[in-house]
Amino acid sequence: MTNLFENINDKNIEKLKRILKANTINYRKNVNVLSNVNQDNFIALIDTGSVQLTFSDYEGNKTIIDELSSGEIFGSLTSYIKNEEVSCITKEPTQITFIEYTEITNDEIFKNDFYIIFIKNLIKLLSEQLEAKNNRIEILTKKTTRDKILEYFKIQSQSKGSKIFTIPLSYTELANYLSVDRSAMTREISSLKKEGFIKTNGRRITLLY
Amino acid sequence: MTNLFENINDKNIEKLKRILKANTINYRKNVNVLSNVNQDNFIALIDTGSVQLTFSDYEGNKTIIDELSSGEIFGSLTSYIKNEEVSCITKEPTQITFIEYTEITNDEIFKNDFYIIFIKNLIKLLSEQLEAKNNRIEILTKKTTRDKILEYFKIQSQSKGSKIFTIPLSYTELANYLSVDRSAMTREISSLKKEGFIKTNGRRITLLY
DNA sequence: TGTAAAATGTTGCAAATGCAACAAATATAA
DNA sequence: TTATATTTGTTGCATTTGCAACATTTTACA
Repeated sequence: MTNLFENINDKNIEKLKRILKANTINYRKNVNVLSNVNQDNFIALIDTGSVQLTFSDYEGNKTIIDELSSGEIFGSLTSYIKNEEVSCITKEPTQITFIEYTEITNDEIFKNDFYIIFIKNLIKLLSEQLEAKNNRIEILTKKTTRDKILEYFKIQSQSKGSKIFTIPLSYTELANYLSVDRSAMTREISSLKKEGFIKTNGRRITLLY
Repeated sequence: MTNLFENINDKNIEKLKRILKANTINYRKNVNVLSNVNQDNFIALIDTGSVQLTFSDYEGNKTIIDELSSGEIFGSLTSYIKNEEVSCITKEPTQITFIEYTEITNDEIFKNDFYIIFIKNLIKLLSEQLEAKNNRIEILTKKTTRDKILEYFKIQSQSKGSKIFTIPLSYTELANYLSVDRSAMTREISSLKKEGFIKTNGRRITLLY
Protein backbone atom coordinates (compact mmCIF):
# COMPACT_ATOMS: atom_id res chain seq x y z
CA MET A 1 0.00 0.00 0.00
CA THR A 2 1.21 3.44 -0.93
CA ASN A 3 1.67 5.97 1.85
CA LEU A 4 0.24 9.43 1.21
CA PHE A 5 3.60 11.04 2.01
CA GLU A 6 5.78 8.44 0.34
CA ASN A 7 9.00 9.78 -1.22
CA ILE A 8 8.73 13.11 0.59
CA ASN A 9 11.29 13.84 3.27
CA ASP A 10 10.30 14.60 6.85
CA LYS A 11 10.98 18.29 6.61
CA ASN A 12 8.83 18.64 3.53
CA ILE A 13 6.10 16.50 5.06
CA GLU A 14 5.90 18.98 7.91
CA LYS A 15 5.80 21.87 5.47
CA LEU A 16 3.15 20.17 3.38
CA LYS A 17 0.99 19.49 6.41
CA ARG A 18 1.25 23.16 7.39
CA ILE A 19 0.26 24.33 3.92
CA LEU A 20 -2.65 21.89 3.84
CA LYS A 21 -3.80 23.15 7.26
CA ALA A 22 -3.70 19.56 8.39
CA ASN A 23 -5.26 18.80 11.75
CA THR A 24 -3.88 15.84 13.69
CA ILE A 25 -5.92 14.09 16.38
CA ASN A 26 -5.15 11.13 18.63
CA TYR A 27 -7.79 8.57 19.49
CA ARG A 28 -7.96 5.76 22.01
CA LYS A 29 -9.07 2.25 21.14
CA ASN A 30 -12.70 1.53 20.20
CA VAL A 31 -13.60 5.16 19.60
CA ASN A 32 -15.91 6.40 16.86
CA VAL A 33 -13.73 8.81 14.91
CA LEU A 34 -16.50 10.38 12.89
CA SER A 35 -18.60 11.44 15.86
CA ASN A 36 -16.69 14.69 16.30
CA VAL A 37 -15.88 15.35 12.67
CA ASN A 38 -18.13 17.96 11.13
CA GLN A 39 -16.23 18.92 8.03
CA ASP A 40 -18.05 18.07 4.87
CA ASN A 41 -15.24 17.44 2.45
CA PHE A 42 -12.21 15.96 4.09
CA ILE A 43 -9.49 13.40 3.68
CA ALA A 44 -8.51 11.48 6.79
CA LEU A 45 -5.03 10.02 6.81
CA ILE A 46 -4.15 7.31 9.28
CA ASP A 47 -0.71 8.19 10.68
CA THR A 48 -0.47 5.27 13.09
CA GLY A 49 -2.92 2.59 14.21
CA SER A 50 -5.91 1.21 12.32
CA VAL A 51 -9.65 1.65 11.92
CA GLN A 52 -12.65 -0.26 10.72
CA LEU A 53 -15.26 1.46 8.57
CA THR A 54 -18.71 -0.06 8.92
CA PHE A 55 -22.12 0.65 7.51
CA SER A 56 -25.35 0.01 9.41
CA ASP A 57 -28.61 -0.25 7.51
CA TYR A 58 -32.07 0.57 8.82
CA GLU A 59 -32.42 -2.92 10.27
CA GLY A 60 -29.14 -2.64 12.16
CA ASN A 61 -27.20 -5.07 9.99
CA LYS A 62 -23.55 -4.13 10.08
CA THR A 63 -21.26 -4.60 7.10
CA ILE A 64 -17.58 -3.84 6.95
CA ILE A 65 -16.79 -1.30 4.26
CA ASP A 66 -13.09 -1.26 4.85
CA GLU A 67 -10.23 -1.98 7.22
CA LEU A 68 -7.53 0.65 7.01
CA SER A 69 -4.16 1.10 8.61
CA SER A 70 -1.15 3.39 8.65
CA GLY A 71 -0.66 5.52 5.52
CA GLU A 72 -4.12 4.86 4.13
CA ILE A 73 -6.88 7.39 3.69
CA PHE A 74 -10.62 7.59 3.99
CA GLY A 75 -13.17 10.35 3.82
CA SER A 76 -15.35 12.00 1.26
CA LEU A 77 -13.03 10.93 -1.55
CA THR A 78 -13.32 7.26 -0.75
CA SER A 79 -16.56 6.51 1.08
CA TYR A 80 -19.97 7.95 1.63
CA ILE A 81 -19.06 9.43 4.97
CA LYS A 82 -21.75 12.11 4.76
CA ASN A 83 -24.08 9.26 5.51
CA GLU A 84 -24.62 9.02 9.25
CA GLU A 85 -24.98 5.24 9.09
CA VAL A 86 -21.26 4.95 8.45
CA SER A 87 -19.02 4.69 11.45
CA CYS A 88 -15.28 4.55 11.81
CA ILE A 89 -14.05 2.69 14.88
CA THR A 90 -10.42 2.65 15.97
CA LYS A 91 -9.12 -0.90 16.48
CA GLU A 92 -6.20 0.34 18.56
CA PRO A 93 -4.81 3.71 19.67
CA THR A 94 -4.78 5.66 16.41
CA GLN A 95 -3.50 8.98 15.14
CA ILE A 96 -5.38 10.57 12.28
CA THR A 97 -4.61 13.66 10.24
CA PHE A 98 -7.54 15.51 8.71
CA ILE A 99 -7.15 17.58 5.56
CA GLU A 100 -9.89 19.59 3.95
CA TYR A 101 -10.25 18.56 0.34
CA THR A 102 -10.28 22.12 -0.99
CA GLU A 103 -6.83 22.76 0.53
CA ILE A 104 -5.32 20.20 -1.83
CA THR A 105 -5.35 22.80 -4.54
CA ASN A 106 -4.77 25.96 -2.56
CA ASP A 107 -2.62 28.79 -3.91
CA GLU A 108 0.48 28.25 -1.86
CA ILE A 109 0.91 24.59 -2.60
CA PHE A 110 1.97 24.85 -6.25
CA LYS A 111 5.18 26.63 -5.38
CA ASN A 112 6.62 23.44 -3.96
CA ASP A 113 8.17 20.78 -6.11
CA PHE A 114 7.17 17.99 -3.74
CA TYR A 115 3.57 18.80 -4.56
CA ILE A 116 3.49 16.61 -7.64
CA ILE A 117 4.76 13.66 -5.61
CA PHE A 118 1.96 14.23 -3.17
CA ILE A 119 -0.65 14.29 -5.94
CA LYS A 120 0.77 11.15 -7.50
CA ASN A 121 0.63 9.40 -4.13
CA LEU A 122 -2.97 10.46 -3.71
CA ILE A 123 -3.93 9.15 -7.13
CA LYS A 124 -2.08 5.91 -6.48
CA LEU A 125 -3.83 5.47 -3.13
CA LEU A 126 -7.21 5.99 -4.73
CA SER A 127 -6.46 3.49 -7.47
CA GLU A 128 -5.25 0.96 -4.91
CA GLN A 129 -8.49 1.34 -3.03
CA LEU A 130 -10.35 0.81 -6.29
CA GLU A 131 -8.42 -2.41 -6.80
CA ALA A 132 -9.29 -3.56 -3.28
CA LYS A 133 -12.95 -2.87 -3.96
CA ASN A 134 -12.76 -4.70 -7.28
CA ASN A 135 -11.36 -7.68 -5.43
CA ARG A 136 -14.16 -7.64 -2.94
CA ILE A 137 -16.76 -7.34 -5.69
CA GLU A 138 -15.12 -10.23 -7.47
CA ILE A 139 -15.56 -12.30 -4.31
CA LEU A 140 -19.07 -11.16 -3.51
CA THR A 141 -20.35 -11.97 -6.99
CA LYS A 142 -19.47 -15.65 -6.53
CA LYS A 143 -22.69 -17.57 -6.04
CA THR A 144 -21.73 -20.11 -3.40
CA THR A 145 -20.06 -19.73 -0.03
CA ARG A 146 -17.42 -22.21 -1.13
CA ASP A 147 -16.50 -20.17 -4.20
CA LYS A 148 -16.36 -16.99 -2.11
CA ILE A 149 -13.95 -18.60 0.32
CA LEU A 150 -11.79 -20.01 -2.46
CA GLU A 151 -11.70 -16.68 -4.30
CA TYR A 152 -10.69 -14.92 -1.10
CA PHE A 153 -7.95 -17.48 -0.45
CA LYS A 154 -6.78 -17.17 -4.05
CA ILE A 155 -6.41 -13.40 -3.76
CA GLN A 156 -4.63 -13.70 -0.41
CA SER A 157 -2.33 -16.37 -1.80
CA GLN A 158 -1.52 -14.26 -4.87
CA SER A 159 -0.79 -11.15 -2.85
CA LYS A 160 1.51 -13.09 -0.51
CA GLY A 161 3.02 -15.05 -3.39
CA SER A 162 2.65 -18.34 -1.54
CA LYS A 163 0.23 -21.23 -1.04
CA ILE A 164 0.75 -20.74 2.69
CA PHE A 165 -0.51 -17.52 4.21
CA THR A 166 -2.16 -16.09 7.31
CA ILE A 167 -5.45 -14.34 6.85
CA PRO A 168 -5.55 -10.82 8.29
CA LEU A 169 -9.08 -11.18 9.67
CA SER A 170 -10.68 -13.26 12.39
CA TYR A 171 -13.13 -15.86 11.08
CA THR A 172 -16.00 -13.80 12.39
CA GLU A 173 -14.73 -10.79 10.46
CA LEU A 174 -14.08 -12.93 7.40
CA ALA A 175 -17.69 -14.14 7.35
CA ASN A 176 -18.71 -10.51 7.53
CA TYR A 177 -16.34 -9.54 4.71
CA LEU A 178 -17.61 -12.38 2.52
CA SER A 179 -21.17 -11.54 3.57
CA VAL A 180 -22.06 -15.11 4.49
CA ASP A 181 -23.36 -16.68 7.67
CA ARG A 182 -20.47 -17.50 9.96
CA SER A 183 -21.66 -21.00 10.81
CA ALA A 184 -22.26 -21.79 7.14
CA MET A 185 -18.75 -20.58 6.40
CA THR A 186 -17.24 -22.76 9.13
CA ARG A 187 -19.23 -25.71 7.76
CA GLU A 188 -17.84 -25.07 4.29
CA ILE A 189 -14.25 -24.66 5.50
CA SER A 190 -14.60 -27.98 7.33
CA SER A 191 -15.74 -29.62 4.08
CA LEU A 192 -12.83 -28.10 2.18
CA LYS A 193 -10.49 -29.60 4.77
CA LYS A 194 -12.18 -33.01 4.69
CA GLU A 195 -12.09 -33.05 0.90
CA GLY A 196 -8.39 -32.25 0.97
CA PHE A 197 -8.43 -28.85 -0.72
CA ILE A 198 -6.92 -26.94 2.18
CA LYS A 199 -5.25 -27.30 5.55
CA THR A 200 -5.71 -24.81 8.35
CA ASN A 201 -3.98 -24.05 11.58
CA GLY A 202 -5.76 -21.18 13.25
CA ARG A 203 -5.64 -18.36 10.72
CA ARG A 204 -2.79 -19.94 8.80
CA ILE A 205 -4.08 -21.46 5.56
CA THR A 206 -2.35 -23.89 3.20
CA LEU A 207 -3.77 -24.42 -0.27
CA LEU A 208 -3.27 -28.02 -1.39
CA TYR A 209 -4.14 -27.54 -5.06
CA MET B 1 -20.49 12.01 -13.39
CA THR B 2 -17.49 14.26 -13.83
CA ASN B 3 -15.91 14.50 -17.25
CA LEU B 4 -12.12 14.22 -17.35
CA PHE B 5 -11.88 17.49 -19.30
CA GLU B 6 -14.59 19.35 -17.44
CA ASN B 7 -14.03 23.10 -17.10
CA ILE B 8 -11.26 23.13 -19.69
CA ASN B 9 -11.98 24.91 -22.96
CA ASP B 10 -11.76 23.12 -26.31
CA LYS B 11 -8.50 24.74 -27.33
CA ASN B 12 -6.84 23.73 -24.08
CA ILE B 13 -8.28 20.25 -24.28
CA GLU B 14 -6.56 19.83 -27.63
CA LYS B 15 -3.33 21.15 -26.19
CA LEU B 16 -3.60 18.91 -23.17
CA LYS B 17 -4.22 15.85 -25.32
CA ARG B 18 -1.15 16.72 -27.37
CA ILE B 19 1.03 17.11 -24.28
CA LEU B 20 -0.31 13.85 -22.86
CA LYS B 21 0.46 12.10 -26.17
CA ALA B 22 -3.14 10.97 -26.17
CA ASN B 23 -4.09 8.37 -28.74
CA THR B 24 -7.69 8.37 -29.95
CA ILE B 25 -9.27 5.27 -31.51
CA ASN B 26 -12.73 4.62 -32.90
CA TYR B 27 -14.46 1.29 -32.37
CA ARG B 28 -17.54 -0.30 -33.87
CA LYS B 29 -20.23 -1.92 -31.76
CA ASN B 30 -19.56 -5.19 -29.90
CA VAL B 31 -15.79 -4.95 -30.23
CA ASN B 32 -13.32 -5.99 -27.55
CA VAL B 33 -11.36 -2.82 -26.93
CA LEU B 34 -8.58 -4.40 -24.91
CA SER B 35 -7.61 -6.94 -27.56
CA ASN B 36 -5.33 -4.49 -29.35
CA VAL B 37 -4.16 -2.51 -26.34
CA ASN B 38 -0.69 -3.50 -25.23
CA GLN B 39 0.31 -0.60 -23.02
CA ASP B 40 0.81 -1.58 -19.44
CA ASN B 41 -0.15 1.53 -17.56
CA PHE B 42 -2.83 3.48 -19.30
CA ILE B 43 -5.95 5.48 -18.73
CA ALA B 44 -8.71 5.01 -21.27
CA LEU B 45 -11.16 7.87 -21.59
CA ILE B 46 -14.49 7.30 -23.29
CA ASP B 47 -15.08 10.29 -25.56
CA THR B 48 -18.38 9.08 -26.99
CA GLY B 49 -20.33 5.85 -26.71
CA SER B 50 -20.25 3.29 -23.92
CA VAL B 51 -18.58 0.06 -22.88
CA GLN B 52 -19.12 -2.86 -20.56
CA LEU B 53 -16.23 -4.22 -18.51
CA THR B 54 -16.62 -7.88 -17.66
CA PHE B 55 -14.60 -10.47 -15.83
CA SER B 56 -14.58 -14.17 -16.72
CA ASP B 57 -13.37 -16.70 -14.19
CA TYR B 58 -11.83 -20.10 -14.91
CA GLU B 59 -15.28 -21.69 -15.15
CA GLY B 60 -16.45 -19.12 -17.69
CA ASN B 61 -18.81 -17.29 -15.35
CA LYS B 62 -19.12 -13.71 -16.50
CA THR B 63 -19.60 -10.85 -14.09
CA ILE B 64 -20.03 -7.21 -14.94
CA ILE B 65 -17.33 -5.07 -13.36
CA ASP B 66 -18.60 -1.80 -14.69
CA GLU B 67 -20.68 -0.03 -17.28
CA LEU B 68 -19.07 3.19 -18.46
CA SER B 69 -20.07 5.96 -20.81
CA SER B 70 -18.93 9.29 -22.16
CA GLY B 71 -16.43 11.17 -19.98
CA GLU B 72 -15.63 8.22 -17.75
CA ILE B 73 -12.32 6.42 -17.52
CA PHE B 74 -11.02 2.92 -17.05
CA GLY B 75 -7.62 1.28 -17.19
CA SER B 76 -4.86 0.41 -14.82
CA LEU B 77 -5.94 3.12 -12.39
CA THR B 78 -9.41 1.72 -11.99
CA SER B 79 -9.49 -1.99 -12.79
CA TYR B 80 -7.20 -4.95 -12.99
CA ILE B 81 -6.87 -4.75 -16.75
CA LYS B 82 -3.52 -6.53 -16.78
CA ASN B 83 -5.59 -9.59 -16.15
CA GLU B 84 -6.48 -11.21 -19.43
CA GLU B 85 -9.79 -12.44 -18.09
CA VAL B 86 -11.10 -8.87 -18.18
CA SER B 87 -12.71 -7.74 -21.37
CA CYS B 88 -14.10 -4.41 -22.44
CA ILE B 89 -16.88 -4.61 -25.02
CA THR B 90 -18.32 -1.58 -26.78
CA LYS B 91 -22.10 -1.41 -26.47
CA GLU B 92 -22.34 1.02 -29.39
CA PRO B 93 -19.90 2.80 -31.72
CA THR B 94 -17.42 4.25 -29.29
CA GLN B 95 -14.47 6.63 -29.36
CA ILE B 96 -11.76 6.10 -26.78
CA THR B 97 -8.69 8.17 -25.95
CA PHE B 98 -5.73 6.35 -24.44
CA ILE B 99 -3.24 8.14 -22.22
CA GLU B 100 -0.16 6.56 -20.72
CA TYR B 101 -0.18 7.02 -16.98
CA THR B 102 3.39 8.26 -16.80
CA GLU B 103 2.56 11.16 -19.12
CA ILE B 104 0.25 12.60 -16.51
CA THR B 105 3.25 14.04 -14.74
CA ASN B 106 5.55 14.77 -17.66
CA ASP B 107 7.75 17.85 -17.68
CA GLU B 108 5.85 19.97 -20.11
CA ILE B 109 2.50 19.69 -18.43
CA PHE B 110 3.21 21.81 -15.35
CA LYS B 111 3.65 24.95 -17.37
CA ASN B 112 -0.07 25.07 -18.06
CA ASP B 113 -2.54 26.49 -15.62
CA PHE B 114 -5.32 24.20 -16.77
CA TYR B 115 -3.25 21.30 -15.47
CA ILE B 116 -4.57 21.57 -11.94
CA ILE B 117 -8.14 21.44 -13.24
CA PHE B 118 -7.26 18.27 -15.08
CA ILE B 119 -5.79 16.68 -11.93
CA LYS B 120 -8.81 17.68 -9.88
CA ASN B 121 -11.09 16.14 -12.48
CA LEU B 122 -9.07 12.94 -12.40
CA ILE B 123 -9.23 12.72 -8.61
CA LYS B 124 -12.95 13.45 -8.68
CA LEU B 125 -13.52 10.75 -11.28
CA LEU B 126 -11.63 8.21 -9.21
CA SER B 127 -13.57 9.08 -6.10
CA GLU B 128 -16.85 8.84 -8.00
CA GLN B 129 -15.88 5.38 -9.16
CA LEU B 130 -15.08 4.48 -5.58
CA GLU B 131 -18.54 5.62 -4.59
CA ALA B 132 -20.07 3.49 -7.35
CA LYS B 133 -18.14 0.48 -6.11
CA ASN B 134 -19.17 1.18 -2.53
CA ASN B 135 -22.77 1.22 -3.71
CA ARG B 136 -22.38 -2.12 -5.43
CA ILE B 137 -20.70 -3.63 -2.38
CA GLU B 138 -23.51 -2.29 -0.23
CA ILE B 139 -25.96 -4.13 -2.50
CA LEU B 140 -23.97 -7.35 -2.78
CA THR B 141 -23.57 -7.69 0.97
CA LYS B 142 -27.34 -7.90 1.43
CA LYS B 143 -28.24 -11.47 2.26
CA THR B 144 -31.47 -11.94 0.33
CA THR B 145 -32.37 -11.31 -3.29
CA ARG B 146 -35.24 -9.14 -2.13
CA ASP B 147 -32.95 -6.89 -0.10
CA LYS B 148 -30.51 -6.63 -2.99
CA ILE B 149 -33.28 -5.51 -5.33
CA LEU B 150 -34.65 -3.02 -2.82
CA GLU B 151 -31.20 -1.60 -2.10
CA TYR B 152 -30.57 -1.19 -5.82
CA PHE B 153 -33.92 0.53 -6.29
CA LYS B 154 -33.23 2.77 -3.28
CA ILE B 155 -29.91 3.91 -4.75
CA GLN B 156 -31.46 4.48 -8.18
CA SER B 157 -34.33 6.39 -6.61
CA GLN B 158 -31.98 8.56 -4.56
CA SER B 159 -29.75 9.36 -7.51
CA LYS B 160 -32.78 10.34 -9.64
CA GLY B 161 -34.40 12.14 -6.73
CA SER B 162 -37.73 10.45 -7.42
CA LYS B 163 -39.78 7.39 -6.49
CA ILE B 164 -40.30 6.87 -10.21
CA PHE B 165 -37.26 6.01 -12.29
CA THR B 166 -36.10 3.90 -15.22
CA ILE B 167 -33.37 1.41 -14.56
CA PRO B 168 -30.39 1.72 -16.92
CA LEU B 169 -29.93 -2.05 -17.30
CA SER B 170 -31.95 -4.83 -18.85
CA TYR B 171 -33.32 -7.31 -16.33
CA THR B 172 -30.81 -9.88 -17.50
CA GLU B 173 -28.00 -7.41 -16.86
CA LEU B 174 -29.53 -6.38 -13.54
CA ALA B 175 -29.51 -10.00 -12.32
CA ASN B 176 -25.87 -10.13 -13.32
CA TYR B 177 -25.11 -6.86 -11.52
CA LEU B 178 -26.87 -8.07 -8.36
CA SER B 179 -25.22 -11.46 -8.79
CA VAL B 180 -28.45 -13.42 -8.40
CA ASP B 181 -30.20 -15.94 -10.60
CA ARG B 182 -32.34 -14.14 -13.13
CA SER B 183 -35.40 -16.34 -12.62
CA ALA B 184 -35.14 -15.99 -8.86
CA MET B 185 -34.93 -12.24 -9.31
CA THR B 186 -38.01 -12.16 -11.53
CA ARG B 187 -39.83 -14.29 -8.96
CA GLU B 188 -38.92 -11.80 -6.24
CA ILE B 189 -39.90 -8.76 -8.30
CA SER B 190 -43.26 -10.42 -8.95
CA SER B 191 -43.74 -10.90 -5.21
CA LEU B 192 -42.81 -7.28 -4.54
CA LYS B 193 -45.48 -6.24 -7.03
CA LYS B 194 -48.11 -8.59 -5.58
CA GLU B 195 -47.35 -7.37 -2.07
CA GLY B 196 -47.78 -3.78 -3.19
CA PHE B 197 -44.24 -2.51 -2.62
CA ILE B 198 -43.56 -1.53 -6.20
CA LYS B 199 -45.14 -1.07 -9.61
CA THR B 200 -43.30 -1.75 -12.84
CA ASN B 201 -43.83 -0.95 -16.46
CA GLY B 202 -40.98 -2.41 -18.45
CA ARG B 203 -37.88 -0.88 -16.94
CA ARG B 204 -39.79 1.95 -15.33
CA ILE B 205 -40.11 1.38 -11.59
CA THR B 206 -42.37 3.10 -9.09
CA LEU B 207 -41.68 2.71 -5.39
CA LEU B 208 -44.91 2.64 -3.39
CA TYR B 209 -43.40 3.06 0.07
C1' DT C 1 -4.61 -14.62 37.98
C1' DG C 2 -9.39 -15.22 37.61
C1' DT C 3 -13.54 -14.04 35.28
C1' DA C 4 -16.25 -12.15 31.80
C1' DA C 5 -16.45 -11.49 26.92
C1' DA C 6 -15.51 -12.84 22.39
C1' DA C 7 -14.48 -16.20 18.97
C1' DT C 8 -14.91 -20.73 17.13
C1' DG C 9 -17.09 -25.27 16.05
C1' DT C 10 -21.24 -28.09 15.32
C1' DT C 11 -25.96 -29.47 14.07
C1' DG C 12 -31.11 -29.53 12.81
C1' DC C 13 -34.31 -27.31 10.24
C1' DA C 14 -36.99 -24.06 7.51
C1' DA C 15 -36.53 -20.81 3.97
C1' DA C 16 -34.28 -18.97 0.04
C1' DT C 17 -32.07 -19.73 -4.14
C1' DG C 18 -29.85 -21.69 -8.19
C1' DC C 19 -30.80 -24.53 -11.94
C1' DA C 20 -33.21 -26.52 -15.74
C1' DA C 21 -36.60 -26.36 -18.92
C1' DC C 22 -40.02 -24.16 -20.94
C1' DA C 23 -43.36 -20.58 -23.45
C1' DA C 24 -44.10 -16.00 -24.80
C1' DA C 25 -42.77 -11.46 -25.95
C1' DT C 26 -39.30 -8.16 -27.92
C1' DA C 27 -35.56 -6.73 -30.34
C1' DT C 28 -32.18 -7.16 -34.08
C1' DA C 29 -30.53 -7.64 -38.43
C1' DA C 30 -30.54 -9.56 -43.27
C1' DT D 1 -40.81 -7.73 -43.71
C1' DT D 2 -39.44 -11.99 -42.05
C1' DA D 3 -36.49 -14.92 -39.75
C1' DT D 4 -33.41 -15.31 -35.90
C1' DA D 5 -31.62 -14.07 -31.60
C1' DT D 6 -32.34 -12.17 -27.22
C1' DT D 7 -35.00 -11.03 -23.34
C1' DT D 8 -38.58 -11.87 -20.16
C1' DG D 9 -41.87 -14.63 -17.33
C1' DT D 10 -43.03 -18.94 -14.91
C1' DT D 11 -42.64 -23.27 -12.28
C1' DG D 12 -40.84 -27.71 -9.97
C1' DC D 13 -37.18 -29.41 -7.54
C1' DA D 14 -32.72 -30.27 -5.33
C1' DT D 15 -29.29 -27.81 -3.00
C1' DT D 16 -27.51 -24.25 -0.35
C1' DT D 17 -27.89 -21.18 3.14
C1' DG D 18 -29.32 -18.45 7.07
C1' DC D 19 -30.83 -18.86 11.56
C1' DA D 20 -31.09 -20.50 16.20
C1' DA D 21 -29.20 -22.78 19.85
C1' DC D 22 -25.59 -24.69 22.09
C1' DA D 23 -20.74 -26.42 23.72
C1' DT D 24 -15.99 -25.38 23.71
C1' DT D 25 -11.94 -22.70 23.26
C1' DT D 26 -9.44 -18.48 23.25
C1' DT D 27 -8.78 -13.74 24.37
C1' DA D 28 -9.10 -9.49 27.03
C1' DC D 29 -8.69 -6.92 31.10
C1' DA D 30 -9.84 -5.61 35.97
